[in-house]
Amino acid sequence: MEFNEAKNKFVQTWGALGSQWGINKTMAQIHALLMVSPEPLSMEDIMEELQISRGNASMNLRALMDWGIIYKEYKPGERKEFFIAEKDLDELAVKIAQERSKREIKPALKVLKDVSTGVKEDKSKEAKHFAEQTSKLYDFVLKADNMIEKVTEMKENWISRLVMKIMK
Amino acid sequence: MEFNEAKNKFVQTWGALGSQWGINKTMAQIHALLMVSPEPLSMEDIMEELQISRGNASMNLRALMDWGIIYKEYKPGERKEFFIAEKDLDELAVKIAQERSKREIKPALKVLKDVSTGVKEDKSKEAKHFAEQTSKLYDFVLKADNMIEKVTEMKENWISRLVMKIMK
DNA sequence: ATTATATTTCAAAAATATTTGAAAATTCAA
DNA sequence: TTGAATTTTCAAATATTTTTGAAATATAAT
Repeated sequence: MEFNEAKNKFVQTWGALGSQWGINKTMAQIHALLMVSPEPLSMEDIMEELQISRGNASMNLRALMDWGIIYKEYKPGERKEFFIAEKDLDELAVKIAQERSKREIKPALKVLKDVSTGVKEDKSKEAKHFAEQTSKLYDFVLKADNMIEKVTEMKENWISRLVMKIMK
Repeated sequence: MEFNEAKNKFVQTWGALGSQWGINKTMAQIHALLMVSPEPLSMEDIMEELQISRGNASMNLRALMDWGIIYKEYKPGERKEFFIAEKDLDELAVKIAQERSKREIKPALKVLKDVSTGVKEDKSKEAKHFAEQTSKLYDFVLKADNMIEKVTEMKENWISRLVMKIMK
């Protein structure tokens, strides 16, 4: 396998994987490209390599920065901005987990709490079962979210290191 | 809040959440509906409640069954098929984790392995960095996948229960 | 202050994904 | 078997998401 072939395969695959996870293809591809690039890349470089428009590149670079998983860099003497990826994978995982928790899990928790406690006066079988199920779901999602938080604190936490070892 | 309002809110929210996670809206809505329904529902019931077509219902019910998170049930004397959701939330989490691992993580691992070890003869800085990064990524994703596996085995495993407790 | 360079914005176009509905296939009671 | 009830399939229609590209905005060197 030639280097460029391998790089391409990696970038494409990462893009496809991203879209399965609700992240758009270009965003995942840009991230993949920056992950394997030893040098910071300019917007031009990225447009060129991925064959995408300026607007597309601009918007997705911003989105990646909002997620906190890529950074801007300035080169002395250069007018352009350059970008690099967070390359510490633990740090990357933490940021992604935090971002998804904030965007997706927290709002879901709010709704679950509202609906599980919000129905008054209705004593029907349906209403009772509904309250029961949604409240269980609330507890469960809350527990899962807490667990993510705990795992993301792992690095500083000796007991979690132990846990990791046990889990192999 | 009235019961039907609450139910509707829940089903809608679950649908929206689903699409953020790469699961289509109807599929997530059907699942939500079955989760909170005390009785098995027929395809007609579901079409009625969610205002969707027969084809849509049929396809998404099948997809949910493929995920192993809903089941068919037959009522004596009834010709129709009825559906119920897996209501044990631990079991649900296990199935979802297994399914995503199978569909998304395993194929990604394969590509990572291929590309991280597949580039021969190229001694350029780029090629070396690429091999390094993708190989780190392979180890990382593999570890994450193993951890998911471990967590899904928790129920029978006393030490993991302890871990859960420690994690609060 | 002017101009050249770089980035962002956003409406329209293109690409993807989902949904519909009617025809085909299946199932089972008579 | 036959045929009514039910489910599945899939091409076409709709809806949603992503991408483009050109104009607007920002930045910085002269």
